[in-house]
Amino acid sequence: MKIATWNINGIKARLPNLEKWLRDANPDIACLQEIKSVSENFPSEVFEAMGYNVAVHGQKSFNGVAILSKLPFDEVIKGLPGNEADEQARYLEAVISTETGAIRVASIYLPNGNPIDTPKYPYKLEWMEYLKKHASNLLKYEEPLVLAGDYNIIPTEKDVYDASKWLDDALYLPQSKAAYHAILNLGLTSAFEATINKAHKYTFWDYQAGAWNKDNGIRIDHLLLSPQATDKLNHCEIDRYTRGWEKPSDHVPIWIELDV
DNA sequence: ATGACCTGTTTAACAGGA
Repeated sequence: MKIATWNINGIKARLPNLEKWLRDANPDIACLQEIKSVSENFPSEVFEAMGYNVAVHGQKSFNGVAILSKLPFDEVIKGLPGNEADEQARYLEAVISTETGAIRVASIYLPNGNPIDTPKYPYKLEWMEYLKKHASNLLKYEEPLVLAGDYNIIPTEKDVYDASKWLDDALYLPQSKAAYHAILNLGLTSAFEATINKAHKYTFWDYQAGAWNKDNGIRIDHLLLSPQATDKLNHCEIDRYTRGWEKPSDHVPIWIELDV
């Protein structure tokens, strides 16, 4: 089973690229972030025609997450449990039955947190605290679990072209990295680190300043796996080529293959 | 090079992103 995550930066602007990539990559499950659309305007029928079931948690203008799945949803949860007061659409979770049992998948758009001297940074850290609590609860099920999405966290200095430029950034501050590693330390495994684990493999390149041409990227999109999912992990890959397409998202897909 | 973008929205400048 192939499970992918991609911050598409606007469903309306990205629909042709998304359709092309779905046909090329053919994931069983695709977690999407930054759809920037209300749920009612998400073009579910396009994906249904391609054989996907569609779950959407959108809002006007900003944020918004979705999950496409070839297998039907047993359950869909909109919003991060425990953080019901959050008005931003950043979390969607689904349970999907496979031939070998259920798998739980979340599409996560973690807050950016910049600028760090505004309420946006404490909002990010608070959101991560809620995610940690929820992840801790989910791990108790001892089932295959994939927490996939745009974490807006650069985990280490190897995951950025020039760490010195990011020292005061919400994506790379010690507190941000510590909050991310605290979630991992609950017992989750980063699929990238368990497989590719190389320096300077990026998932985002800014639209500005020729970042793509200079390979000035950062690795901020992650798939975190429970032990039961990690046991079935056999491959991880970044679809870097989509960044070179016309009208690209600033993020590219990253995906895993599980033996289920 | 100090420069350099993209998306959505009350369609004209903003807000927000990373």
